[in-house]
Amino acid sequence: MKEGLAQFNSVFSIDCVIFGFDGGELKILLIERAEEPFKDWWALPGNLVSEDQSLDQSASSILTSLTGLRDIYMEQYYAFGDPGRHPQGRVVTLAYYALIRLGGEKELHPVTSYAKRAVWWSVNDLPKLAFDHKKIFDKGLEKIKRRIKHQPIAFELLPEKFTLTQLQHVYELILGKKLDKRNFRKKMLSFSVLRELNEKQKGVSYRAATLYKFDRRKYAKLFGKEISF
Amino acid sequence: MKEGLAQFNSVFSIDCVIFGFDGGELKILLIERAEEPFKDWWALPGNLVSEDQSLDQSASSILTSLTGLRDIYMEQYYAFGDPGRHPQGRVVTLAYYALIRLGGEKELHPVTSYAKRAVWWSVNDLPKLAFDHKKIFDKGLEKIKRRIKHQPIAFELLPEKFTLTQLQHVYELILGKKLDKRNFRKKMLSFSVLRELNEKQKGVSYRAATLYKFDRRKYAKLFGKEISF
DNA sequence: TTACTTAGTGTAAAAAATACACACTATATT
DNA sequence: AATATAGTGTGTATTTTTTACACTAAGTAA
Repeated sequence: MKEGLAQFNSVFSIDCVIFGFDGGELKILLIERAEEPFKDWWALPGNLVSEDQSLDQSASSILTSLTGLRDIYMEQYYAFGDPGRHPQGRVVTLAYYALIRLGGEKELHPVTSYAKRAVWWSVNDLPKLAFDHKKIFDKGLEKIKRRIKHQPIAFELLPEKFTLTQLQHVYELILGKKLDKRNFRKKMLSFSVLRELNEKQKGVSYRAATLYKFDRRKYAKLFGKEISF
Repeated sequence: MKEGLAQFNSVFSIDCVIFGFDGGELKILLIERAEEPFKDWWALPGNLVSEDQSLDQSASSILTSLTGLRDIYMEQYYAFGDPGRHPQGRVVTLAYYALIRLGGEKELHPVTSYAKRAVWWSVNDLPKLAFDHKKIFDKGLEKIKRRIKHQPIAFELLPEKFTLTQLQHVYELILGKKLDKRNFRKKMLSFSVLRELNEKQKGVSYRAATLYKFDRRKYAKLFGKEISF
């Protein structure tokens, strides 16, 4: 990318806002750049798109190379292409967001050559970001705020089995406001996309809550009808 | 574009789904291709993105070159980049939709070299489209269906002054279903984004309806609060 | 056994969405 | 002048959805 920007008609990349939730805060995964431009700055993980990969594949492989995870929920949401957004020439970038469940204490593998390391940062306490990545992040957060109201994406941030209180926390974090417990449960259960398990939370020092699973099959049946979480 | 695809890292274009409304049907503007590939096929108007233009500017200039219109409502909505979507190599395209008011009997100027002519087609009766343009169109229609429910984009398809019935028609066309007249009016007026004019429709052979204007100022004040049309 | 912490539950009031029909008015036709 | 025609403009009752609100039950820790 560095050597020959000028010869390309256009340079096209993908950047990812990878959201993670560990039960406490909403986080995103940033890499520390090993190369100019913006050496030593924090940036969204990204890459140029190779000839033979689809856009979605390309985004997935960025994610896999950093986290080792596969089959992650990702969605493209906006293309950024102001001339001047990249100091070395015209680079159009397509932004994706991804949602993953943290807490598995996964090792991060920044195997990409341009990154020194990858670290989870709380979205409420981000460092200064390279390029226009702050703008890209802001738009991404805005998009998932909108999305979570109509699509069941909160589940992607939680483990397979979760409690209703955990689910509510995710909504509260993303929407940025408190919700009423009773009303939240009533509404959530009314969609019939949750399956109650015969199982309780473990390892808590208080009354254990019932675990639930998101039922993709039931959800698929609903699809088409617009849902408002 | 034809000569040297292979030498580019990636080729990046913009395609536009230009929606128009003439009081009757919802239409889109298609061009008949003058060149291979897909010579003589109908296609969405599009172009490669030049080095120094922003993406939005680039989309605007496609629209201006065809219609002569400026300051049109446009919005990017999705990037299509499957390897294989273009027979001559990897071309990533960013899709925009635009909404314009027809009826001014504007001449169409297909000044782009690759188009023989440009013609408005009813969305219910489209010809076979080149490349993956059918897919691009489908997604565009889906997007404005979603959008019209939450953002005041219907106005973009109507003249400055319009009747409530005309406005209702636009909603019915895009949403693909009949709406109740009294409920529609009640709801629409409740948003207080319309200004009633001291003016009546002209040239109709029946009772003339009151004309309204969309009040962008009032709308701007509402913004932030989510609206549901 | 007691203190502590979170789980889990129902109801009433307010707001929003829906279903529904007829008289009025401007024009065109005879 | 009378009449036909076509769309305008309006209100209410019912149902559904949303909101506001507080206490008891269950399990753990000391």
